[in-house]
Amino acid sequence: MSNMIKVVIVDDHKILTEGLRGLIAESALATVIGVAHSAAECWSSIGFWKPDVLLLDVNLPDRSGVDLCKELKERFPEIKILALTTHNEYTIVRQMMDNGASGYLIKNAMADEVLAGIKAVAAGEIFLCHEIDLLMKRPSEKNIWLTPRERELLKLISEGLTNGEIGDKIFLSPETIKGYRKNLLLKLGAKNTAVLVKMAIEQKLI
Amino acid sequence: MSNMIKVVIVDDHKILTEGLRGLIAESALATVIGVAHSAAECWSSIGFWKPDVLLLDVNLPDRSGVDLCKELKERFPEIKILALTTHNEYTIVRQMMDNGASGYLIKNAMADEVLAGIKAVAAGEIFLCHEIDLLMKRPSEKNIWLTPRERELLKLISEGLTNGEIGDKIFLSPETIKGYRKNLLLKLGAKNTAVLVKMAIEQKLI
DNA sequence: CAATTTTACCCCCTAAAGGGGGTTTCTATC
DNA sequence: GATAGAAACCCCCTTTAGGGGGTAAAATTG
Repeated sequence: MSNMIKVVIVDDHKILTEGLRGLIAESALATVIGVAHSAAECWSSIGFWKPDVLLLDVNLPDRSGVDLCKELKERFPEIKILALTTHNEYTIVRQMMDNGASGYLIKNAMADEVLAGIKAVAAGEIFLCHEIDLLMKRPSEKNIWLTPRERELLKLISEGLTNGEIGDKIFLSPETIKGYRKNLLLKLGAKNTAVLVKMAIEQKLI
Repeated sequence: MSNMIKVVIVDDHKILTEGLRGLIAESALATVIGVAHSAAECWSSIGFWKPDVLLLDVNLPDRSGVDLCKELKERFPEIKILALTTHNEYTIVRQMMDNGASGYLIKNAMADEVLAGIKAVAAGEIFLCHEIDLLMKRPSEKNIWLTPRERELLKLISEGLTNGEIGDKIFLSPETIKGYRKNLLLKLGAKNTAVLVKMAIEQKLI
């Protein structure tokens, strides 16, 4: 019993956390030593729990799981983070992995993938569930990656600011913003601002 | 045992369906007689299962739960549909209820709300979980409702078509499209097309 | 049947976006 | 030290969107 993997689940969907708890308990591979339904709850207990593996949802009510992942790894680098989300967007996966996650599962994955993931990351390996593994290996034209500046601009464009307003805000020439806008249209293959905003939201680029 | 409520779950998140199955089994109120992970799976077995209550996710991989709800109620009006989703958007809730759903739960609801919901809809009542109940009672300025034509236009605008292109497509004058566009901006309080598209997607208006 | 909403249409004019072509500088990376 | 990418800048010109003002026939709904 003492060599069981200690797991903490951080997800606001209570039904799902209960399902996971049962699923993990049945396996005799790991034991759920704690559950948090928000980032705040997670922070207040994580130091006490000291889990081996943390199952982390990307959509928390109070905080972005992407940011939380980064901060958790900075303070507790020994805890292995296994992302568990509904997103199958390249940008989200890449950001999570860049922020120190050890693995990535989508919520409609099979139960055995959850257990395989926990086992793998606890052993120090990188684990991606099947669907995400395929996604990350796809030709890069379809997996769009923007520079931080481009993401910033895309966010401001999505908020409806004009080139002039953006220029005033971040102290750049409107002509520069225009250049970025053109480049974003080209990079994402968008016809105009409407499509650009749609892609930005759907592909979780902002 | 024979008076237990027969429940079928339609949701592609396998972990969640397993969690729900356990939760319902423990209650002795209802029994899960079937689970489907897609709309197709649901259709192929629903006639055989004949459940009292159907827990239906809005995001299915192969079909919109909103449409599925409507079609299911047309063919099996005696089955009570309880929507179970992550969305807390007015438009989605209203569309589901208009399409014959008897209740609406959000996935981060408490376990007891799921059981209360099943019990209520099986008894022929309308059931909304607490958060959704509050949402539906909010002042109507915040709960935007578009006409079918406006939704159609909003969709085409989001796809990046210009007024001229939309006019050609649905055989209307570009000036008419312009009028709709202005009205949508006014109705949603959007500054320009970028914000309009953002709101359309975020509030699930399209 | 009166009231309201939806759908469809038109004018004028200005602001903003989009398509095309460029340049320079800095900073990684090889 | 060459190469590549990111970041910042500028010109021309055309198309599209947005702000202001309207009208009027259908369709719903009380």
